Amino acid sequence: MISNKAKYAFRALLAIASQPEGEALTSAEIARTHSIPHKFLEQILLDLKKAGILDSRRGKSGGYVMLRPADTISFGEVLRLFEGPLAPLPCLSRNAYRRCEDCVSEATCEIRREFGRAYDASRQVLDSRTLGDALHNNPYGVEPGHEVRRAG
Amino acid sequence: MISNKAKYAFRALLAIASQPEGEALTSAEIARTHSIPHKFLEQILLDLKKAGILDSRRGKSGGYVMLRPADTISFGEVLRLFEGPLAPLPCLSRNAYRRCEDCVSEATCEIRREFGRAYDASRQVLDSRTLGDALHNNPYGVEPGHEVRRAG
DNA sequence: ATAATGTCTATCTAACTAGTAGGGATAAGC
DNA sequence: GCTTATCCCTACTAGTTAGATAGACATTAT
Repeated sequence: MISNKAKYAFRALLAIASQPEGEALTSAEIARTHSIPHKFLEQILLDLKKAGILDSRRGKSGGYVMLRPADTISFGEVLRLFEGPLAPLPCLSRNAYRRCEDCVSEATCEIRREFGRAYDASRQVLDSRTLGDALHNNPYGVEPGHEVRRAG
Repeated sequence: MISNKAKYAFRALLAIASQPEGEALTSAEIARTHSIPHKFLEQILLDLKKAGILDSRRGKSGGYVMLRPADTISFGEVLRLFEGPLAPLPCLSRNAYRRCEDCVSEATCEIRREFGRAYDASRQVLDSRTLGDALHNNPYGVEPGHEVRRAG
């Protein structure tokens, strides 16, 4: 299960990305419409800002806007921000690689091999699907890079 | 990341399943060869016994043996035993289904839709691959039910 | 009887989750 | 230039979980 924090982050991002271009959304407004504890949400939005995903305006008529376009932000990126490494084993993580203490051989470790397959499958979705895909309900094609449907 | 408990369980199961038919393996032996805290491992093996996966013999020359064949035990089954539901959201779990408190519509929830895809992909591996597959290094074919290679 | 095993229950510590709290900084509007 | 609405930052807390550790009991081969 993903944390509430991560789930709130997705709810907030989808709300902000749905706004008309340039229109800011306040943390209070998001908290109210999505039943998220306000002060908790503020922390989350702050994290998203520090990560370069959101931008903010302070003061009256302030709020949050997207800093990067929604179709450049993958579910995996956001999830990693709040959950840390998504790999099921430390020896499968690219960014947080760590060998298991008692590991004899990574090349022959059955656990690593099978979980590697599961992780690959999951990553193929999470690292390719973006907030934009989710908002537009873009169809999901199995092959990354293969354009299933193209507008225009 | 999966818990140490789950990882230890897999190590132990693979070790026990690798034994010649009917030969028991003691918790002390497994703990020693895999650098697992002995008393911690005992709890894990007990859980596996209660789940009907292992059988045990007590007393001198006791130990653990497989109760069910290794090729009938999926990674998903073992993982669920120690980690609980694998679904990333409560509304995606079959066994532990729970609606999100603030859910407006599951059918249109973007978060549910995208995580559902990731979960499907991961489950397709975890619920189809067995301890036997792992031990024999069986090739992994994408389509379930399609026999990639068949002995005999 | 003894020793080696599995079985059961309780306890402990550190970290993490999910918040709550209380300000301080900034900007708009009167 | 005061007020108010917003974001920004840090600290704190209660409850849960992870990862063991400990000790006694039950069973069985020798």
